[in-house]
Amino acid sequence: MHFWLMKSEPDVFSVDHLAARPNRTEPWTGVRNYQARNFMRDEMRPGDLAFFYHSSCPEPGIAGIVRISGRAYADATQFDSASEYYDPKATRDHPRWFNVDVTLVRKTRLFSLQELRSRPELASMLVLKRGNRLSIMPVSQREWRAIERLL
DNA sequence: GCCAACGTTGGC
DNA sequence: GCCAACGTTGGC
Repeated sequence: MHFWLMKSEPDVFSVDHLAARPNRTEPWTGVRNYQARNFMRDEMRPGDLAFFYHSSCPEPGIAGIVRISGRAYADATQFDSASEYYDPKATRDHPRWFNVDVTLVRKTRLFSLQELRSRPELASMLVLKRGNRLSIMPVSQREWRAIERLL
């Protein structure tokens, strides 16, 4: 069992969008960074939990908890020439990008980036690292529990 | 809108 | 394989 943090711009896809989906489940498509892809493809397992993090918005921070509901599979948007995530170098035989499905466990209060920074016990979090641009990153069990206690 | 950070691309 | 140029992320 591993813990994660997954970023999404709420203008594009928010925790409320996820709450409105059938079965509160959605494929996490559009990741186009190899390190983030590798986390999904190689390390995420059904049952893992992740914080749903709102980024590039007035109040960045954790807005919900999701469960990884299936193993990674080829991201369909890479094959769709009409999609902004289209990748002409990807083929059905050799897909380049993968996604998992995520299911909303619950919305949380907004646990802001500012508050994350203010907690000494959370100082180790990757999301707080200067220059970090990963959209998917691991969270330690210790960090996870510390945040859950404060939600 | 700015800009630091850093991943990707492509010429060589 | 190097590395400069370029593009993107994301907080502010």
